[in-house]
This record gives sequence, C-alpha cells and structure tokens, in this order.
Amino acid sequence: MKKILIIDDDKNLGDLLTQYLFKNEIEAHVATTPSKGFELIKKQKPDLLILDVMLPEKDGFEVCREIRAKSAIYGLLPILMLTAHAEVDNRIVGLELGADDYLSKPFEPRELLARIQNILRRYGDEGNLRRIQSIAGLDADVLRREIKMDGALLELTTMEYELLILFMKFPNRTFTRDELMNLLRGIDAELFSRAVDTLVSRLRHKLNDTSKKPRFIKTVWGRGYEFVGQRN
Amino acid sequence: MKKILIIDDDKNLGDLLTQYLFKNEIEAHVATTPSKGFELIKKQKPDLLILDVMLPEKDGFEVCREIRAKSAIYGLLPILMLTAHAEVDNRIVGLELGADDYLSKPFEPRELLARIQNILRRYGDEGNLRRIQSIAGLDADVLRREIKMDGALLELTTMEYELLILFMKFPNRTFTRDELMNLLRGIDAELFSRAVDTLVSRLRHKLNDTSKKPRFIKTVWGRGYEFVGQRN
DNA sequence: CTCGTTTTTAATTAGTTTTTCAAAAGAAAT
DNA sequence: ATTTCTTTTGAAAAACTAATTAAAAACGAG
Repeated sequence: MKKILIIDDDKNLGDLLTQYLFKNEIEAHVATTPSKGFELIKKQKPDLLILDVMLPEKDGFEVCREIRAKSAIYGLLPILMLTAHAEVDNRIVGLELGADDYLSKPFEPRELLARIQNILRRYGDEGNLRRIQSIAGLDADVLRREIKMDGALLELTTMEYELLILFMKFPNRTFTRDELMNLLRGIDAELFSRAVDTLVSRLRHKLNDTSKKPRFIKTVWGRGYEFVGQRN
Repeated sequence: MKKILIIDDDKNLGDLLTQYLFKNEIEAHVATTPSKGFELIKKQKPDLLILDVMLPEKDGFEVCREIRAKSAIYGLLPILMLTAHAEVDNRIVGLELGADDYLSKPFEPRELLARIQNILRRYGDEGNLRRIQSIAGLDADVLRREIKMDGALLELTTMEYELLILFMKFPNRTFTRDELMNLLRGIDAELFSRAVDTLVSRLRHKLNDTSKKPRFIKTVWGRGYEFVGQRN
C-alpha cells in the first residue's frame, strides 16, 4: 500500500482526504506545519508528498525547495502542489522548484486521486523512475536529466540519454532495433535503417564501451541489443 | 482465423478497423469500455488485445495491469497499446506493465496490420496465448526468443534457436535432414549438404549433449535426427 | 540561417552458416 | 570377430550475413 503525506494547515480537509484516499487503498497522513511535515517525511518515508502553498511558518515553495535541496534521500520525493485558484504564475515557480504536478483549490477528490495515481505510476512501483537509478557504475538522476558514470558526468544528447535510461530500466532484456525505434521515437523504423546501430555506437563511445567485451551494451546477434549489469 | 479485441471508446475508429482487418482475414470486435472489454475477453478468448490508453472508467494502463495480474488465463494475452502521439514516456510505462507493442495515434491501418501480424506470428502456430514451451529441462519463451536449460539461459544463434524450437514442438518425431532444411530455410535443400549435421553438432555442443548417450537430440541412423524427451 | 543532433550511406569488421574432409562409428557380410 | 561399406561427426576453411563506425547528408531547434 502506498503512503502519502499531506502538508496542509487545514486539518479538516486533511482528514477528509485521508478517509477518501484510504477507501482507494492509499495510506495518507497529515501534517499541519512544515516542521511536523519534515519529521513525518523522515519517519514514514512517503511515496508522494501533497503540499499546500499556503502554510504557516514558511510557504510551500520554500518547503519544496528545501526538500529538493536535500537530494540525498528525500530530494527526489514526488511532490504535488496545491495552489489557490488562478495562480498560474505560482505553478511556474513550482515547476522551477521541481514540483511534479499541481492542483487548484478547490478540487474534486476524484481529481486528486487521479493525479496521485498518475504520479505514482509514472514514478514507478518503487519510486523507480524518480529515484536515482543506479546500476553497474551508472547513476541516473532523472529529475536533473543527468547520468554519471563512475562519478563523472556524461554529456549525452537527447536520444543517447533516452536510450541509456531505457536500458538501465530494463537490464538484461533484449530489445530489437524495431522496439528501440518504437520506444524512443514513437514512429516506425524504416525496415532497414542503421539509425539504432549508430545511436548505440555513439553511446558506447561515450561510455567507453566496446562491442567485443561490453561492459554495458551487449550486441545480441541477429536480434538486437541488451544492457547487461546487476543492480547495485 | 485469428480473433482480436479492440478496446477503444471511439466507436467509429473501431468499426473502421474491424472492416479493414476483416478484409485481411482477421476477425476483430470492439468494446468501448473496459468493463465490456473484460466481458468480451472471457467470452471470445481473443488472440490479441488492442488497447487505447485513453478510456472511460479507467485508463489503458490500469486495464493492462489488471489483465497481467490475472495471469491464470488472460495474463499472457498479447497487448498492443495505442498511445497519443509524442507520449513516449507512456510507452515505457506500458512496457513496465507488460504491453507487447505500441502504436501512436493517428496511425495507418496498414501499419497496425503489420504490427498485429508480427505479434501473432511470434506466438507460433499452436496455442493463442504466449506459451512457454517446457520439456525435458528446457524452457522456451517464444516471445523473448529465449531458451533456458535447467534454468540457465542458452546463447543460441538464429538457426540453433529455430532448430531447437522445432525439435521441442515435435518431440519424439524423427526428421530427415531434408525435412529440417526445408523447415528451417525454405525450399532450397542442397541434396548433399552437411549443413544440418553441423548445425546439430553445434547445438548439441551448447546443450552439453552427445551423440552417444543423447539427452536431447538422438541420431536416427540412415534417416535423420529426433528430439527425445517427455513433456514436463 | 546556423549549429548541433540524428539519420543515411557505405566500407570495414565481426559473427554465423555452409562446405569440405579426414576420422570415427554403425551396419552388414564374411 | 574381422572386414568392408556406409553414415555420421566435428574441426577448419570458405562463403555469407549482420553489425560497426566514419563520414556525408539531412534534419530541426533556436
């Protein structure tokens, strides 16, 4: 069962939501102040944080910024911000601070539930997508769109990055060229195109990898490519 | 004739596809909601499901997840997902949920047909559902093109794989070299070629098998080869 | 338009399959 | 059992097919 934390000073609203969410198999807790919120984050390690912008002590933006700054553990916690109606500008601020979604008050509980489920799904079953994926010496920070190899930042183009992330998500699974094209570009691969090969070649180069004795990307002859590596 | 089920709330599109597919010898039916979809799956046992992401009640991901969860019967039903264009991330979510292929709306009917036929072809001739052939310590996952021997993944080349699959499908049946050539490569069996022998030899080697006391491939003197083994 | 990215082209390299062939093993005859 | 003939085996070379990658061309964001 997924856990979420709501930071909102309106205790009533919080309790209502908690009940509603519980019926939908989500365990919610409420903190009415940021400081209590931080405590609870540490204690329960929620999968998602719902954050009101209007708060005592400090506003939601500040809370968001602080959480994002402590990127060690909670830095990648998905955040859904509740903004007062029509505060479009606020959303942009939130976006810059790394919030994941927004909802204007007042809202339908169903609407909130849908967004919660959407975020939880996007960020994978175990906070996978969002969390820093770490495998075989590669660390990906999806939020920052950065991947480090053995601690050194890689300079990847869009396609290279997407391909590597895909590989890291599904290690030890063979993808055909067709599947890769389909997954990366959404369009259909010309039946005989070397585009994927070239992309793999470029990526291997940046990873200092080689087709003969591959550390990362293995060629599966007559079929496609595969990322090899144990999760660390 | 293969049957497929389309779950899409756009009745028009569904009917159009049904017509188009029928001309190409595929019997399609349309369900406009997930609940009707589930009903039809039970009733008609389709060979393939085409699933739109945007649906009433619950989205296509949810439907996909539910189907995969009920793995008893429908859990292995092949699924082709229709995503809105440019939602590349969604494809990855779909991939995690076990969808087999993706197509962006809008698409050419010809393109859809090609993908349908591709998926259906991969399942092989017998049995509609993704079957893991299991015999005598060998497990084949046809969709993934993988065969495990006593739990360990075999690294097979195209021909080796095809031959082994053929053998596993028809255990205890003797094939002449000529038959094997025809079945594996089409019509052009050179009358005196050792290609099959060598292929068998290579395969035996990878299976740790020997011609003298064969665990898998038995030599039938003066005639050909035979795969021995009880279904488990 | 310009510059960086992606795709295509094409020559090269690597891996697979077929053929060849000598040795080994099975069948049949003595 | 020994000999003889035939078939199979499997190593190695040849032929073939797929993958790699540099470079050119095409593309596309800004």
